[in-house]
Amino acid sequence: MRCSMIVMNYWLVKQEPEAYAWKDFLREGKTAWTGVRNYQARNALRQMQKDDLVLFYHSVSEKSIVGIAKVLREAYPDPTAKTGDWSCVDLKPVKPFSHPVTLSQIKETPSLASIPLIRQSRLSVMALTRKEFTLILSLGKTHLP
DNA sequence: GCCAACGTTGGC
DNA sequence: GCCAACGTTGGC
Repeated sequence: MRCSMIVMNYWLVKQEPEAYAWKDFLREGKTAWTGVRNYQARNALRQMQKDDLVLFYHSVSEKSIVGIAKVLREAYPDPTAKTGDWSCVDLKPVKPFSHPVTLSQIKETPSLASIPLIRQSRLSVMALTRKEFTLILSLGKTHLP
């Protein structure tokens, strides 16, 4: 028998809940992840593949990972960019965390202490390894549907 | 091409 | 509200 190995990538995106919160995302059912104006973040957006899983982090006021999303549409030109070469993707909510995972929890977890969220606090789109992703899900007592 | 000045982000 | 970290801009 032949098995087709599906290579899945894992990501984390950040947003200030005052600007666009998980509940707005749920209400809309999907969103275009526009407005990224940092090359490293843009390059991460461009590497996303359909159905990749994406953690949704609320920065500033909440500092917690609140939900799981997935890539609905791969990178295309960001319609909100008037100049420059910028991309966006479409994301769709998968499910909320039953227990949001806080930044301090992540910092306290040795194998998560070096993820870009900690190391590079200003980066707004970043890759995670499968192990990191799975560990965060378990910290949030959350399972994939 | 260097670097000072400046703006932005985000944790504290 | 402060400030560290970091990216960008522009003068030289």
